[in-house]
Amino acid sequence: MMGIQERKEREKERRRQQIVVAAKRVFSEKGFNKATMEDIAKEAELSPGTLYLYFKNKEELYASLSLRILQYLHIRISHVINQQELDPWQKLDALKEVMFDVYDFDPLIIINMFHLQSSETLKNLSEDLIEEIKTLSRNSIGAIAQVFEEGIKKGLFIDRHPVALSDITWGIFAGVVLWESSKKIIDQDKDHLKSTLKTAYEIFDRGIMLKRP
Amino acid sequence: MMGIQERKEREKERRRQQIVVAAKRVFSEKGFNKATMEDIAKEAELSPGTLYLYFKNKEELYASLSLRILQYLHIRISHVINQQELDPWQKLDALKEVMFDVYDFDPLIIINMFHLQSSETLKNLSEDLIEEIKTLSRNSIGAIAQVFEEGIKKGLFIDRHPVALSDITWGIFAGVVLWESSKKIIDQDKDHLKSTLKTAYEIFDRGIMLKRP
Amino acid sequence: MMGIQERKEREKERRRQQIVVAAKRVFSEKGFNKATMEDIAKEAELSPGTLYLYFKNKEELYASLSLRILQYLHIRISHVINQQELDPWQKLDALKEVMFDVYDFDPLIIINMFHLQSSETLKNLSEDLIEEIKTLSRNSIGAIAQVFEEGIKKGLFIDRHPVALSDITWGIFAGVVLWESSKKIIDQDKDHLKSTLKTAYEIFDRGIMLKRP
Amino acid sequence: MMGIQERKEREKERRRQQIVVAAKRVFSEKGFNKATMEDIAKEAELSPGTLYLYFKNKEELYASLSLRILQYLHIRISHVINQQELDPWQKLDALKEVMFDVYDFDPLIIINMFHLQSSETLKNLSEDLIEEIKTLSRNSIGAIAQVFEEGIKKGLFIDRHPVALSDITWGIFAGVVLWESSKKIIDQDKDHLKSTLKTAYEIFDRGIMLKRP
DNA sequence: GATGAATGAGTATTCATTCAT
DNA sequence: TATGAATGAATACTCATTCAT
Repeated sequence: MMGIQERKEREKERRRQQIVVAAKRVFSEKGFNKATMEDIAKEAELSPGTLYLYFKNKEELYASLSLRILQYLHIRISHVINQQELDPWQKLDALKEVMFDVYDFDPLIIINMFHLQSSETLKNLSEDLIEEIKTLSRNSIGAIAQVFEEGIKKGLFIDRHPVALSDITWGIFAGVVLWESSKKIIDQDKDHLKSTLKTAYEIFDRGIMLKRP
Repeated sequence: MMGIQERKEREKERRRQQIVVAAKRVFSEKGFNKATMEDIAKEAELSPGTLYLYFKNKEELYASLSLRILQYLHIRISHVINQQELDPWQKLDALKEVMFDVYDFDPLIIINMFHLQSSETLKNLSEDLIEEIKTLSRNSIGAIAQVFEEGIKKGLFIDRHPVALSDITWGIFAGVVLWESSKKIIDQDKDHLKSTLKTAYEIFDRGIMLKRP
Repeated sequence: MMGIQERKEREKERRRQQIVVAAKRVFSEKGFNKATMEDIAKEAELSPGTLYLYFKNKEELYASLSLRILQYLHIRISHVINQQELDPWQKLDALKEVMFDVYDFDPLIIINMFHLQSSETLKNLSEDLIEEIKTLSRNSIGAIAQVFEEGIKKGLFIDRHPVALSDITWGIFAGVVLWESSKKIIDQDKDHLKSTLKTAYEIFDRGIMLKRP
Repeated sequence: MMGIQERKEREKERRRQQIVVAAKRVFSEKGFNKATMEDIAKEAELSPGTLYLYFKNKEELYASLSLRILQYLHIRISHVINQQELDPWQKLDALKEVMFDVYDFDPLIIINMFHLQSSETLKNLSEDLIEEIKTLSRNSIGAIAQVFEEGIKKGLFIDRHPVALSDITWGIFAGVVLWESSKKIIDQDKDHLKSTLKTAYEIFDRGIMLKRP
């Protein structure tokens, strides 16, 4: 049975999600600066004041979008890591699949991560939020690194620093995603993100397979 | 001898550069939104009104930074392409060198390119400027593609679509740069951008060297 | 024995006092504008909504502080007036003592009285409250005037209008209190309010003692 | 002949005055909190933004009203002090006259001085402004004290501390003014400020005339 | 061309007040 | 009665842009 306390807690969380969903829609349509708190409130069918009951300010609302996707990413990555039956190559494939899924779940991920860079942004976030974002980032990149570590230990990958490989995995993803969407707007090309990324990762795989530099 | 017309033209161009240089400094320090036109005017030792004699608006001034770097990139890439004495592998190495140089010349390049994505931004630019940016982008990516085309034709690279390889080259660059600067803030790590990129490109090279998919 | 009605009444009054005490603390610390109803609710360990069960609005809550002090002042002054055994000079001394006590009881008294002046404030008060404040003010000043009337009748004071003397008594008090607190901030001097006021009243006494204008 | 620099300076000063005059009107009608910057801008027939070219913020605009009146007060008091031909009693009379004039010039004087007390207010003022207000206050009260000093030295006034007497002079003024205007609103009485003050000062004079306490 | 004073539209945020529970 | 989440009107302040000089 659900206590009254618990029901309230749930209601509150639902409201938060309602705001986050609306914020995501508005931010992704208009970008951080053109999006107004009123836009978001309207989209969430709430009043502007209510947003401030759940988020300290606009920056923190925006940052919480990153937090949400990072949490999802972390869960998914952890799941892959913990599948004992997979060998490093299979895990690598699974990780790439995760990145596609995460991208499908929220194509803004790269943009959000990028927005977080701004030191002006960081100034307006609460210590707790910054800490959580840092931790999630570190853990995710650490988890990817584990896969490479295992691959190197088992003699399947050449002996490069696992963290560097982890960074490159992410970097290729981020770069290609950004580059593709950039071209989408400038050239009005059709989306061939997935095939480009697939090619990129194939090449990457072949490169790390070789034992000697 | 220089006509009076020409001298005026030159004077005008000098003034434009003066503004662009100031803008770059201010934008790179404060970011697009926190930077004010007055900040830039002060940095350029001009009055705010004067900026509008040279640039339609703030967005266009910002976009012109991208234009400038794209022009530089294009010149450098063309130079590599036209060196008949280099084989595709050497050209590929030269291209990577170019990208480092461009990054050194203006580390904001990725951020600028990224800012251009925003459709809100594009709305505020003049047709001409958009067209020029598109053309430069297309030509640069096309030039890089030429190298891959040549490499494939000569049987040195595996037979993938040259444009795809070109995109990947750029994507790796953009992605790693962004990821590195992102981590710089989140983890306070020291900059190991260059070595990470070097590793990424080594792996990429090895991958495209192989004939078999 | 206490009826259920009466007990309720008492409970209600206790709650009112609880709010008034909290309000006094918060208003005196932050001033009328910076103090929020939520601050006061927290201080009173009640919810914001509850405040509105006891007070029409923020202005009325604030005004009720004045009312409270005016009630106290009136009781104290009446007590002095009714002491038949005191002569006018003794009553005058007793009145000054009362004013010190009232100031000790609530140093904000002058500021509260002053805030009431604002016609914007008056607009937000209920008719009843305004009436009560007016009556108490009139009665207090009237009571003080009685002392002067008696003194004049008995030939102890020069024959000035008792109400004027009453006003001056109050005015000296208010003025010196305000001036002292004003200087406290501007000059960071230590508080010598009491001695200044004592001197002022000595001079005042000597002045009204003289028969000849 | 007037330089272009000087003309600009004058124009600027005129604009400041235009704003100050409008601000005084609006503040005195609505009080500090109900008055909006837009109200003031409208009254000054300027745009809201323009106010901020001349005053840092609302508080500073309000405080500058006090500054203006303090400057006027200081000039007037200094003038009295420097009239060598007047004896202390005449100077005292002249000082009281000055206070009436100052009150006529700007009846908000007491309220402004009072508003300055708030430490919240002080936080928002620039160092320079605070310093100037402090200096003017100190000098004015000091100048009044000189009169008493002279009176005491010449054996005309009883030997009390001149600063205390100075404070009382001001305190009586402030108190009676406040009390009168307070009554004006509450009792709708007709204005007898001047006669009350005259009586108060007569009594005061008689008190300080006596040699022995 | 250059200036810089003036503009005024635009917005994040606050907080007194309400009302469903 | 008491609650406290939700409201939404209200407003100080900013800054890109203009235009008279």
